[in-house]
Amino acid sequence: MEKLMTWEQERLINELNQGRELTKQLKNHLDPSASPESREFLIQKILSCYERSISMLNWGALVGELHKVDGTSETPQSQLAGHGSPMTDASDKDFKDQCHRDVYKKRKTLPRWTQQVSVCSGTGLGALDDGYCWRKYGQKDILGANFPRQKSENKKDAKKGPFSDVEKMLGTRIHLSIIALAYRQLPPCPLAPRAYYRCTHRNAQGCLATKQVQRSDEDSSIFEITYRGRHTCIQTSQVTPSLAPIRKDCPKQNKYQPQPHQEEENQSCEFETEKVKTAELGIVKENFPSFSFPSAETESENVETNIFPDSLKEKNFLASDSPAFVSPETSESDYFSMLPIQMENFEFFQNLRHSESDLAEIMSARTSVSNSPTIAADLDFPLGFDFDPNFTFDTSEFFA
DNA sequence: TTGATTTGACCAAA
DNA sequence: TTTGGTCAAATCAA
Repeated sequence: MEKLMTWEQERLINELNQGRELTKQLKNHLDPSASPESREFLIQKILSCYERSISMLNWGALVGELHKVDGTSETPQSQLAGHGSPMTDASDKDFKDQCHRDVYKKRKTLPRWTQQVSVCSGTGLGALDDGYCWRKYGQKDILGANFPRQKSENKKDAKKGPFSDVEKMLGTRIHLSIIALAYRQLPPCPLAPRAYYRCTHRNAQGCLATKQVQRSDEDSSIFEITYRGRHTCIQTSQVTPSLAPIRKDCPKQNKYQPQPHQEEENQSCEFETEKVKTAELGIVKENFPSFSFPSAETESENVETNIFPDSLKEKNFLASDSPAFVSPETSESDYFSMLPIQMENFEFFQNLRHSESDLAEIMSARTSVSNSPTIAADLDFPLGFDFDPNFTFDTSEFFA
């Protein structure tokens, strides 16, 4: 307990010191010759420092309240985690109830901001990843949403999902671009639960950051990510996405981290809604690198050759207006935007019939190393189509 | 075996 | 009473 509090205090002091240093830098940049961009950047950094500090203090205040309730010196984190308390079952239950109430109240005061991400835009699914380790703790159908969640026949089926069978049929994992493309081409299907995530380090470090991911009512291809609370935890490697390796301590973490500045921008929008409709076609090339599925077959190699078969080109399947398809020479991640599937024409998608968990399955398969709610890794988002068992995929030439 | 996800149930706020 | 948010047992997966 003592150690944890000290650790938190050290972090708080560090944040405040950093804020002081940044303020000094800002002072130097008040010179008219300094660029406004640098001033803006410093201001953002300073604000972030103080916001993180406040967030830490919020947690500290919660800790204090828990101590009042409990009257022990037990580590609040472990108490919240539900173990380590020497109390009796009855008092333990009371304590947990109190904790629940306190946490609930405290979280309501946490900063909150929303980001919208278009899945069919060039940002790819990586745009939904913020580089933190998240753990899904719940999912809820939201009343009034355009896309209520469909109940599966049973739990087993819901977990397994038809895409598991599809994948078996294919003998490989299906490309995510199919999904992105289908989103653009088909009307929304009734399916869009809200998924709840909390920081993986909540118990260990008391990080109260949470986020919700929900499909937008206005545009089925847009996902609204609502963040609540700032991360007070230490993520082991906050590095540039394009350079970041897969984090060993976070096995399902995306292999990249967000650009620090980018993250600061997102997190500085407290108590307000940030509408970030991600870029459309023209920015595909620029943004796709953020979309990565660090699966074994994709990490190790750089795909330098055009993996599109001529047959697809000839059939004009690689429509220029489809963000899912970009020139393979653009970047490594373009590999993921390729569609390793032969099909006669675009009507393929019209024939697709599937259930709600298809996307989740395929996505989770593709994002097996990602712990962030990249659309479907965790959400049973709908596509509005099912797979026609009659169509055939020929992926051998791509995944030989 | 361990960690993550799913999902029914519970709680608090509206 | 309804609804959103969270918990936790059951289950899955590596």
